[in-house]
Amino acid sequence: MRPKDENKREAILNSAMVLINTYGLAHTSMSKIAREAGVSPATIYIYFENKDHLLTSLYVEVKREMSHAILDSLDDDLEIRDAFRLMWENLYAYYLAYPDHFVFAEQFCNAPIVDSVQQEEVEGFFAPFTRLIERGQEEGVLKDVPMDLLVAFAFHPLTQLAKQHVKEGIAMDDEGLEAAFSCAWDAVSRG
Amino acid sequence: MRPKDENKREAILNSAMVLINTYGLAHTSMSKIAREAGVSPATIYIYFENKDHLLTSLYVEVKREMSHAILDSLDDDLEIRDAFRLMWENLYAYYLAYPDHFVFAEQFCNAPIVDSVQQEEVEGFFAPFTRLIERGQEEGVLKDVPMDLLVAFAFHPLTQLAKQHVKEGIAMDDEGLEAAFSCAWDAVSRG
Amino acid sequence: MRPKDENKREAILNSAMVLINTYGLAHTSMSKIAREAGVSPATIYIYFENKDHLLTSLYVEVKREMSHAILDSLDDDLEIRDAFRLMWENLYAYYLAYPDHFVFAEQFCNAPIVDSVQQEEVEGFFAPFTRLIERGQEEGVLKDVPMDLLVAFAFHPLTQLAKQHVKEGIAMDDEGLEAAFSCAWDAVSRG
Amino acid sequence: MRPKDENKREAILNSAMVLINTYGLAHTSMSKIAREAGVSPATIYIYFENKDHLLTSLYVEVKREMSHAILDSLDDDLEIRDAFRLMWENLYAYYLAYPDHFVFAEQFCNAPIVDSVQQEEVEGFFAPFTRLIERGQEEGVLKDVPMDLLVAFAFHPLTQLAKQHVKEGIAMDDEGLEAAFSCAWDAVSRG
DNA sequence: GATGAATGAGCGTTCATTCAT
DNA sequence: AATGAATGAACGCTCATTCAT
Repeated sequence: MRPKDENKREAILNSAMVLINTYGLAHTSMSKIAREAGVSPATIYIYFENKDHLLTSLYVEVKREMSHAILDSLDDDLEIRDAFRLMWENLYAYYLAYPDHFVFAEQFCNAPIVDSVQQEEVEGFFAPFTRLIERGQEEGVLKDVPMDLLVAFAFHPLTQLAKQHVKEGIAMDDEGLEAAFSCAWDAVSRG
Repeated sequence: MRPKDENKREAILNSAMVLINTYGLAHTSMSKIAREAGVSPATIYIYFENKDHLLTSLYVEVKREMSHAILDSLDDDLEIRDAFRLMWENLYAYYLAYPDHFVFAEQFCNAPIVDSVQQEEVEGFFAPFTRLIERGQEEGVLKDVPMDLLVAFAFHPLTQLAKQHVKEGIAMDDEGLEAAFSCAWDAVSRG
Repeated sequence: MRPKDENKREAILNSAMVLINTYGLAHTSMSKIAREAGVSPATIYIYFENKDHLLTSLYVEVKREMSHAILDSLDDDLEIRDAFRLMWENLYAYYLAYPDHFVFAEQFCNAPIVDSVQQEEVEGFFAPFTRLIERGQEEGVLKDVPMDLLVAFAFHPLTQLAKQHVKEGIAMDDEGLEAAFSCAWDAVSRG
Repeated sequence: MRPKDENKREAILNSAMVLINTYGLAHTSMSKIAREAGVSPATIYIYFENKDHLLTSLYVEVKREMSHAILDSLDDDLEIRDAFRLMWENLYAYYLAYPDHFVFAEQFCNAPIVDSVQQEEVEGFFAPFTRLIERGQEEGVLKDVPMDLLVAFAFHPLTQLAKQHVKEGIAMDDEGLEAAFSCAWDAVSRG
């Protein structure tokens, strides 16, 4: 009995992502994923219980990687503004480096299948960010408004911009990023 | 011969939207749409060339209605800030009134099927908004940064908030809306 | 109440023939026939009870015309050989003039649907030919072998040749026809 | 994994042939073929790319078997007339033994779907027959007329007779065959 | 008489999944 | 562990036919 081949698992996940990004969730079948990954359809079921589990795993892993890329460099000693700035740059860099991850996540999280269990798991990945905001509010640096409001302004516009830029194959330069960040900071910071 | 029954067309479009919002694009078949709409599968093809056309029509019509709801009340005599505020309120009201439209549009526009032709058509609906921003920049009220940046900050956080609120079945009160709007305005306006 | 429009009936029959010859029986639907004929699908059912009747009528009419073209010029005073020769030429001329009729008939008569009733009706059209053969045998000009044998040799090779020539877009000249006829005559005539 | 089951392939081909001969090309669906063959509709697509390929394969294989039955016993040392006679008998025996093959081939080759590529492949199977005719012409035994003429007279009447006899459930005895052959030989031989 | 709308049944094909090796 | 064969159910769509005007 051979051990499970981690490369094969990766190949399956990656093929699924590529196909979904190219043809859409509705046009991506298990057979096509298998063919793209160079394995038998039956093999997929060795690594994943079924199609739902495969997709969910993919989503969770992508989000986990995304959170690491953004938050790992975070340091409690940083000033709020610098921390924000750092995350903002990390995030945009991640989008440019792994557009596939990002495009997939955006497509997947808007589908109603995503059950609340893993949605919570995914949100857990971003807990450090939540704590940062709380600290910012305590320090009086951030506006005293509901948390979800700050989250929405801090990151969603950037996501939207990245989505466009990925689609159109363009990227912001340092100046553009600076301008974008200052919009975001004005939105969330206390005057 | 019988005339085409416009109610039937509406029923089909609406059934498609409901099913897609409930079970996802990938799990919504023509037969299911037909059953939900109370017509034969074949009948759908009298009103729509194929599944793709049906979904695309739905998307375009939803976006058209959305743009009307937001922009119709717009008036060139309004000050920029008031115009922004009006649209902002219109949009949130629309989300609360037609959560289905909004949830569907978010899911659909993230799928890779959407071809660029109708994407442009849809963007055309929002041209008055683009003009408003230009006027704001000329008047020196809005930041002098690229247009897409302002668009991203002006509306995307609200969309994100609405998405959450629709999912969680909650709504912002006037105070919340006020707070949210002031974040947005700080983001785009010239201090 | 308008009278039935004979042109419409003809248009339907002709459209059916063209489509069947082009795409085959299996790919020719009532809707397509209607579209090609410039009428509504429902209109076809005014002129023909159903698809089967339409096709059968077409076949019978084609065969009737074919028999007229071949046999009308026949004259009991002609010598057997001359009568044969005449029919042979009429038949080949008919193939060249109405390849559609001929291609359709060949396709249709090989399908198992053709029921024996109209097969007999069709065979009746060619009764004069049968009588000619009988006369030939009585006069001792034709071989004293079963009738169906003589029929097979008298006409089937020509049909086969015509089929090829229609497909390949070529035609026999007088010399070729002469050669072909002499083969046929040698086959059926008594030394 | 299971190896491909050659019996299954045969069963599918045979079921297709039986159904087509019974109900016609137009009324033979993949589901019916599957049911008749005792397999799932999906299984057919393991053995054949699509319906067209299935039917074409069936036609080509039938024609290949037919050519073997007729030509395998051929020997270059035989005199032309004896060779002709042998083939003639082989062919009629084949019709009686495998009326299905023969009925199917006749129906299929008259449908317009048959593309020229496989038509050429099929014609290749009968090359030895073509060579026999050429030899006969060189030896001065056969008439000096175009090849296709001789082919038409040598075999087509027999095909026609066999078709009738299969339909009517009768068969020629030795005497009938003798008479038929002598008609054919008179048609093609040089006095 | 003539029509386009309407339909349930069926089309050719692919699906997610399991079987047998 | 890994496979290609195998499947019943479902897919998107079209069929022959009838309905309502």
